[in-house]
This record gives sequence, structure tokens and C-alpha cells, in this order.
Amino acid sequence: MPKETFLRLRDDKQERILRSAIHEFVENGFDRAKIGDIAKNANVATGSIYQYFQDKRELFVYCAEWGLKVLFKKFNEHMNIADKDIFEYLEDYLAIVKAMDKDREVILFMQLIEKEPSLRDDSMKAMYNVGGEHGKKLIENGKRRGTVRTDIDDDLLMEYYTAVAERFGMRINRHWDFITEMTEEQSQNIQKEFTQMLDILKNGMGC
Amino acid sequence: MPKETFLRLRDDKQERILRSAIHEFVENGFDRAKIGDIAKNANVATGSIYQYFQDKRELFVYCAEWGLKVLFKKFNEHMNIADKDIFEYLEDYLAIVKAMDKDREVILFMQLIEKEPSLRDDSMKAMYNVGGEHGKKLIENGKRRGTVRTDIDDDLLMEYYTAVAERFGMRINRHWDFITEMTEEQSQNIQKEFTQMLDILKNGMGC
Amino acid sequence: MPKETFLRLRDDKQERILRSAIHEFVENGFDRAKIGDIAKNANVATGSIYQYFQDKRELFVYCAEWGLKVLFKKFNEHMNIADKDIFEYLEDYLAIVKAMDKDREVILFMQLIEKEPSLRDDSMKAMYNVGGEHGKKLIENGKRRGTVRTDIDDDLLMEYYTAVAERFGMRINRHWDFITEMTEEQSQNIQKEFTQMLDILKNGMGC
Amino acid sequence: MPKETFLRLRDDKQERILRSAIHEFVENGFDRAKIGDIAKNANVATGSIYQYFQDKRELFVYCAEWGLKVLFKKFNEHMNIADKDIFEYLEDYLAIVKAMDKDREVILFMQLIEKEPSLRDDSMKAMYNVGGEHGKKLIENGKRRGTVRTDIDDDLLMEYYTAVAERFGMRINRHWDFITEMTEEQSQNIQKEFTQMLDILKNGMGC
DNA sequence: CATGAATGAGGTTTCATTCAT
DNA sequence: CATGAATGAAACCTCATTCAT
Repeated sequence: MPKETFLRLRDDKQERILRSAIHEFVENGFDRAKIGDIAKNANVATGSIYQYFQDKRELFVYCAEWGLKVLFKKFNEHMNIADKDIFEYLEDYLAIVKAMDKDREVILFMQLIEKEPSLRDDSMKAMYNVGGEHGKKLIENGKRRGTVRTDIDDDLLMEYYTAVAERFGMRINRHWDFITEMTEEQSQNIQKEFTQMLDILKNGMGC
Repeated sequence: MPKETFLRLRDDKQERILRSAIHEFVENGFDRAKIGDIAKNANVATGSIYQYFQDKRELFVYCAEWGLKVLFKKFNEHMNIADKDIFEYLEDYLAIVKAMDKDREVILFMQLIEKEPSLRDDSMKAMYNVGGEHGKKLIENGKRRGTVRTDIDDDLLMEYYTAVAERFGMRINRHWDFITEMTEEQSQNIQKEFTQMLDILKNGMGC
Repeated sequence: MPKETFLRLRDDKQERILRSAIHEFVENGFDRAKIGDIAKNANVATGSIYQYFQDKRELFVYCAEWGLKVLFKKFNEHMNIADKDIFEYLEDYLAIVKAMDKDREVILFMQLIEKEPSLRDDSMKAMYNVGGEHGKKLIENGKRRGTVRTDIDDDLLMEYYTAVAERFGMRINRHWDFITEMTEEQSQNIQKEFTQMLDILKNGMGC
Repeated sequence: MPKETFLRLRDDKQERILRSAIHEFVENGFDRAKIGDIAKNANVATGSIYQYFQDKRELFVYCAEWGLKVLFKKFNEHMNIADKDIFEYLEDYLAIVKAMDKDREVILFMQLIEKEPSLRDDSMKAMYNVGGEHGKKLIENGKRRGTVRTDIDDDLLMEYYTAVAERFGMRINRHWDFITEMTEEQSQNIQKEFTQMLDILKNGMGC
């Protein structure tokens, strides 16, 4: 969806621009994000952005598509989705998120997308090309293996899963902010909370 | 937090203005919301808004405070919180939401607040005055009555609850949009999904 | 020039309003002075100002007229102009200014008038009714008594006198600001500078 | 203090903009001066002004700095300050002012600066960088040469000098306004008044 | 293709003045 | 007459987008 010009750029320049945009979007939201600042941080001229993308909107949408690609690529380096069910996936997800400092911002950006209703549809469509059936497959895996309840349809389960996973992801991020060197005790606390999260996701809050 | 002038206005005028603002914010988000349009829809002059509120931001924050008050008032007309646990509450919550056509927008606005990071803190602070310990109390009730698991602390449970309830609330709203007259079948579908939601919340998605 | 309504007010209320206006004008200049603040500080309603004066401009002009009246009245309580020449007058002027704490602001206001070119003409005209030939008379006195040089016409002398007196007046005010209790030394310094000022005025800076 | 963008502009464009601003400020004062009009008269877009300067205030302050630079440059083309005393300087000053039709407005602007109390400090600071010790040096020259009295300190003398010179400058300007072709008689009148001014400055009005 | 200056529509905010009570 | 809410014109300033070099 970006112009040819952009795709012909060297990969590292493309990445510099997209990360700069993602940084700005995450920091300020879509409306307050300034093309000028994105350009400046990427060390390109403001006008150049318009050689690459139709407008701000298209840049945003492409960030979504690119960001998702990046995350999946990273994940897949660490694990094979095919034979995992959704709980294992989350466990890995959070562990991997922890390992990906550079991409923290990309993850935050993914969470931002839902919050821009006017852009959501376009971005989601773009993301669907990449992420599409990914989640559903994990749920199917779970159902087949008998770890996910089968009395509720995939769609509703996915909604539940996404909500909980996202919020817990944010919580983890909150706890990790500003922590560079973690004490043994901190590490254990996070590990404990982490186990609890997974347990709630599986078993709910009722008893 | 609004100026004295606003508080001296007749109640119905105050409400007209706030609902107009909420409508605009929900429709366009904070940045794209135009004071001029808010004023026009409320049948007042643009300048008047600035007799009432310091600026757009203060208007937004006060909408949050007022909105929550309105919702709580409505809820409390229908049910007594004191002797309910959190599941019963949710059950009633959704039922009541269904009954409150006029306030649909206020509910959407409440969901919007989290999506405006720069305003979130101020709004949350204002809302806390109203909503504060409400949720925690419901969880305590549940733990005391033995319907909520006690092996996990209130804080994490609240986070989980909020995430799921909010997302399911949005889902319900999505289904209801544009439905004025509901067929018997539609009604049953919603009832069914609703029961399922409650079940997931209680028992999680695992088995 | 104000409306009848204003002139029918009790004297102390008139004074309260005018002093409030003068305070605001001195503090902020004509443009940034707010009618609302003037009214608030005078303990009257904003609208009332418009019962008294056509508009902001007329209020300003009347402040000039009133202020000059007040100053002259104060001066005349302390000295008889008729038999003084211009140097004696200045000597007294500065001494009296020192004695009039309450009217410091009125004096500052008089100095402000020249700085509002667009209002100057109207204000000057109003002031002329009061102050008019005052200065000229003092110069004539001086010429008659032989203390003022006669080789230069009154007009140019007046211009010179006003410029120097005003600037020295501001300088005095600057030195006095924030001084409530004056030490013997400070008092002597001012007295000395004062004598010098008068000397320069009389004898110029040449030698 | 302006943005880089401005300084990279061609000199004649910079000048066009600054003269347009000075014109507007002189005509209307700081508050009533409209950025839109400044831009229009300079043949640039309103927004461009904001590419060049942070805001109206910064534009004003830079006008002060630039204006003083221009005047000094012009003066220095006509005379060498180093070996002049303050009276000769004034003599030349007024003569040169007469010769500088194009810069009449710049001179008026310099006089305006004192009248904007809120901007005075910043502008003065900017001007000090340029004009700084200029006046003091002239006074020192005079004292050394024996043309300026030595019994009074430089500071007070400078205040006196500035007051008189400024006012006489304004008077000269007043007389010259609207005069394009001067009759012999007019010229002689001015010359006469001029000589008188210098005499008053030197010898005061006393006798 | 890169650059960064130029543009101007559009929105927020201010406040003198009016007007209904 | 007093009050203070209502009005809306007017001005500053922002920034996405265009365009000339």
C-alpha cells in the first residue's frame, strides 16, 4: 500500500522510518503525531514521507501491517505455532515480549490500533492479511488437544482471550518499565503473578 | 472543576451541554472533537463553553465525572450494590445497560476514556472520586460469599474483571447497534451469548 | 463624557470604579486590560460598566480627566501654583509624589497615556480642559522672575521640561518601589540625586 | 533567536518581512498588530511567519535587535563614533535621521519599544547585545574632552540624555511628517529649532 | 529522488459588548 | 439600575500537504 518509491528504499531506511512513525504514534496517538517529527527522527526530509506514502493515514495503516509482520517473524524464530495451543502460546508470548526490548514499542503500537476507531477498520484489514487466522488456529489446536473448552464458539473465545491477554500484557509492561537489573525477588514476583494470570485465563475468577 | 457559571445553569441545560460533548467525543475522539460543534448541538454559542469550562480538556474530564455519576445513579435505581457479588452485578449491569437507550453514549464515552492516554490520568482521578472502591467492594462481597476465588489478590482480579467486562460490554453494544425492535430469535441469541460470557468470566476458557 | 448614570453614583463608588480601571490600565496597558477584571475589582457587575460608559475607550479617557483632576487637587492642597516658577514646582512635585502613596498609580497612569498613541489625542483633549495652560503659566512665571531663559519659546521649553520631568519622575518611582521604611542613607542618596536632577534640568549636561 | 529557517532566507526577503512587521507594530502597537497583515504586506503566507518565529513576541523582539543593527550600520556609514562626544553625535544623529527616509519607521519602532512594558525587558536584552555600551562611551568621550560635566555620574546623565534626545527626535519627526519638498523657510526654521535643542541639552533651561 | 520552505484551511480561545431578568 | 450569562467576531497558531529547486 505504500508507494513504489518506499519499497525500493534500502531495508534499514524503511525500518528507520517505520520505527520512527510507530514511536511517534505510540507517544502521541494518531492525531497529535506530527509528520515533521517522524521525519526528523528518521533523518529524512518531511517531504520525503509524501514520496513514500499517500498521507498520514496510509503511513499508519502500513505501520500496522509491518509491525505485525515483524512481531510474527520474531515469535516464529522462538517457537513453532503449528503444534501449540493457545495457553502455551501466551506463556511463550509473554516470555518473548520480555526478551524483545527493541520491539516493545511495536507491541504497544499494536495495542494502540484498537484505540483509533476511525483507523481500526483499515488497519485491521491490513493486519488480517498477516495475522488473520493465526489466533483461530491456536484455539482450534487447543480444542483438539482438549485444553480448551468446546462448548463455546471460537469467535467469543477469541474475544475473551484477546481482552485478557492484552490487559495482562500491559500489566507486565507496566511492571517492567524502568527495570533494567531485576532482583531475584522481583523476578519471582513477576513469575508468580504470571502463573496466576495464566490460571485465571484458564479457570476464570469463579469458584 | 467547571466554573461556577456552569454549575449555576439549569440542570437540563447542563445536561444538554454535557451530552452534546459526550456525543462529539465518542464520535470523533478528543482531538477531532470540535468545540464549535459541541456548542452548536447544545444550542449555545461557542464562547459560552468557555464561560463554563477552562478549556476542552476540562470539559472532557468533567464529562467523565458526570458520566460516571449518571451511570451509577441509574444503576442504583435498579439494584442495591451492598448485598451483591460481582457476578450478579455484571448480570444486572448488562441487563440495565440494555434498558438504558438514552445512556448508551455515556457508556461508550466511559470506554473511550482509556483510549486517550494523555487525558486518562486526570479523568481517572475525577472518576475515582465517584467510582472509587466500588469494584473492590463487589469483589470482597464475592470472596466473603464464597463465589470468588480467594487465592488471588483483589488487584489482579479487578484487572481481569475489568478487561473482560469491558470487552464483552463492547461486544454487546456492537450487536445492539442499529437494532431498535428485536425479534424473539435475536433476543434469545443475545441471552445465550450473555450466559456464556458470564460462564467464561467465572470458569475461564480452560478445561 | 460618561453617562448620566455614572455621575449619579455615590462618590466613593465612582472612585472605586475609576481606581480599579486605572489599576488595570497601568498593569496591562489599554489592550490587555479586561473590563471584566475592572468590574470585579470594583465590586460591580461587568454589565454595569456599560451603564456608566459608552465603551472601554470612553472609560479610559475619563480616567485621564479624573486622574488629572485628582492630582491637581492634591497638589493644590500643598501649594499655590500661582506664585511659583517651574523649578520650584518640580521640587514640590517630587516631594508631594513621595507623600501620595495612594495616588502613585494615578501618576503612573498619567505617564501611560502618552504611550497609547491611538488614545492620546482624545485623552489629551480631555486633560487639556483641566491641565491646559497650567504648565505654560509656570514657565511664564519663571521667565518673568528671571529664572527661566527667555531666548527660547515656551513651546519648546515645555517639551524639554516634560520629557526630563517625566523621566526623572519614573526614575524616582523606580527607586522607591518596595521601599517602605527608608534608611537615613537611602534618604540622603535620593535627596542628592534629586538635587542633581534639578541641576541638570536647569543647567543641562554641558560645561 | 528566530528559527534557522528564517536565517537561511535570502536577505531581501528577511528584510521585507521585518520591515512589514515593524510597519505593523508602529502603526498599531503590539497587541493590535495582526500577524496576518504582516504576512500579507510581506507577500508571504501567514503560516510562514510561524516557520520563522516562535510567535508574535519573538518576532517583535527580533525586530528590535535587527532594527538597532540597521540603524547603527547606517550611522556608522556616516560617522565614526570613536572620536566623537555625545553632542556631536546627537547633531549628526538628527542630521542623519533626516537623511534616512526609508528608515524613519525603524526609528519610530525603536521609540515604541519602551512603550510595551511587557516586552521591554526582552527587547532591551536583545538590543543590549548590539547597542550596549555605545551611549556610555559617548559620554565618557565627552567627559574626557571636557564638553560634558563630570560632577554627575554617567548613569543619570544617560537617563537625561535619552529622555531629551528621544523627545526632540519625536518633535523633529512630527515636523517632518508629510513634508517631502521643504521650502527654504521651513528648512531654516528646523535648523534654528535644532540649534536651540542642542543648546538646551547642553545648558538646560535655567539662567 | 531528496529536500525543506511555503501554504492556508481550520480549530481553539479571548473578551468587548449586548440583553434578558 | 444592577446583574452576569450569552454572544460571536476576530486573532493566534498548528501542521498536513504541496511544490520548486
